[in-house]
Amino acid sequence: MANSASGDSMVHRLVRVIAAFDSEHPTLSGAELARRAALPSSTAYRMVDELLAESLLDRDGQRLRLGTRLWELVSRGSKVLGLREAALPFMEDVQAVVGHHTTLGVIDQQDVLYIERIGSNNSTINITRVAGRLPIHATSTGLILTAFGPTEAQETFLRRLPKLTDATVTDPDELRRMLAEMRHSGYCVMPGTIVPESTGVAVPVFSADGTAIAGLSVVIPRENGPVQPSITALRTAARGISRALGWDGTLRDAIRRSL
Amino acid sequence: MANSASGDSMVHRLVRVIAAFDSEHPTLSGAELARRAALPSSTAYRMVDELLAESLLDRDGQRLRLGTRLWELVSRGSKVLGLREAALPFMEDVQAVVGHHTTLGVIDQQDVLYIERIGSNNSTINITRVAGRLPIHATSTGLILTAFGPTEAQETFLRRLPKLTDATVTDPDELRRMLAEMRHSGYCVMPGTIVPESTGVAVPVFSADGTAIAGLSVVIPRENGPVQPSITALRTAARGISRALGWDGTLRDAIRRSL
DNA sequence: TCACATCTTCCCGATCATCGGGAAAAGGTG
DNA sequence: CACCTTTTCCCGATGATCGGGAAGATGTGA
Repeated sequence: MANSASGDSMVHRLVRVIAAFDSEHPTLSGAELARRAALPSSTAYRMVDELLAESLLDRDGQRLRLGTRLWELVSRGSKVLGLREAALPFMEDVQAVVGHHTTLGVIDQQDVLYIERIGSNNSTINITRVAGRLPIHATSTGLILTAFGPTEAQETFLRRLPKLTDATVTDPDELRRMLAEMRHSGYCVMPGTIVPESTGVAVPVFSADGTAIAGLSVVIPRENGPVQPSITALRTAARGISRALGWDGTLRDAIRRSL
Repeated sequence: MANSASGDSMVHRLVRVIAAFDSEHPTLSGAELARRAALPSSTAYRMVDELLAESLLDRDGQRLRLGTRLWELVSRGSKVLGLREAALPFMEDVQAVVGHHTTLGVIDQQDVLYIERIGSNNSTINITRVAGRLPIHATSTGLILTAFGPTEAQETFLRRLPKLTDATVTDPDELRRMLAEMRHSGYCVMPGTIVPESTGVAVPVFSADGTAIAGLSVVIPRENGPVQPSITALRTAARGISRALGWDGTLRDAIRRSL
């Protein structure tokens, strides 16, 4: 009986516990946690004890919160931290010049996961949040990373696309052409599929081994005139980040990789 | 036999696996992971499969790395992300005015854990790193947070101090006086115990409920003249961060809390 | 103050997922 | 081709984990 019904391994249970905490629920009581993680309360309380013992959870009176030590362990080992640190100064440059939201995102599964964002004050509406996700096809970051990504990922993307109802362009051939165009120009301009009034502009960032590891993007108001200045600022910054990551290739090299 | 010798729970094993990855070892092979986590290889490989299934680990050919999804889950639920986001713009202000390393740190266990740092270019030597730790007694951030922390934490700190060989001040009474002084003045100036040539200056940041949740600090060269400008910049920024976090109290309120 | 609801801790026997030795397959190297 | 390391797979034994349930703690409203 130990494992009531479905194939939930210990690890999966743990993920449910961790995922029970989010920005809307930064702290939980034991009972709340049990409910949100769909665990029998006695199991939940036992797990909480184990997690507290390892400092993966912190207890604050009766409330529980994700342990700072967990953040530390994960940050130390994840590539995200290094990427963020390399990118931040250059993102500030972009933000200063363009004056709108500047974001850094990576591909994870079938989404773009945003790992950094700056310039939240008076910019246009922007729904991206750090540690937030958006579908690949809905973002300029997702498209530019697809364009510069491995061929098989491109094909997978094109195959999945027709099923997506809200995609602006659904014709695979048309998209193939667009991706080729992005590889050639080195950027992606995408009039707001998410928020109609804003346009996303993205360029690729390359890691030391030449793979397109992240997308750097700005979100500007649609009626903001030419996008060229944004593109220039982004390309300059992206080159700087790539260099900081140890890349010394050319755009031509990168294109060759993704064909 | 299932659990060979010591009391290593599943959770503890998991921590070892996660901790096996760090900035020096961002990717590991299965065998490397088994060694670093001190696990029998067959156990390690089985765990890797489980973790891959939950995307807590990503596989890149034969190499393994901490999954981006893990970073996402942890970031979403941890208080660190919110703190960082609230603080970053103000930290940039400090960095712009003072022109040296600006760091944000919190207390975890018996250390200061740094959660953000900016200004790495031409500043003085600074050994702090994001997701890095330093002992409380060795940092201005640690001391100011102790001064504004709960009384019992202060006493624990004072009791533990005599054992520390490298502490500049070891007399508990002297330190008690220093902490009181910090509460009164609202800042901590600490001539480099870590790097002799640099001085740390730190002020507290308060969260919505009035607790000193983080320390904001700059590291400046010792012969840099008066520290007053740094203090002023830090206090201004710290108030801004605290306000962004929802705090509307006064320093006097904060002092009352820690007595 | 008491009754009632909810949260938290603790106990315990049954069960089954986990453990790890070991063998064999797959790679890599000289 | 021989040798070594890495990776995958199998399998029986075992004890850690499971969760129901009871009892204690806490809170709430009348």
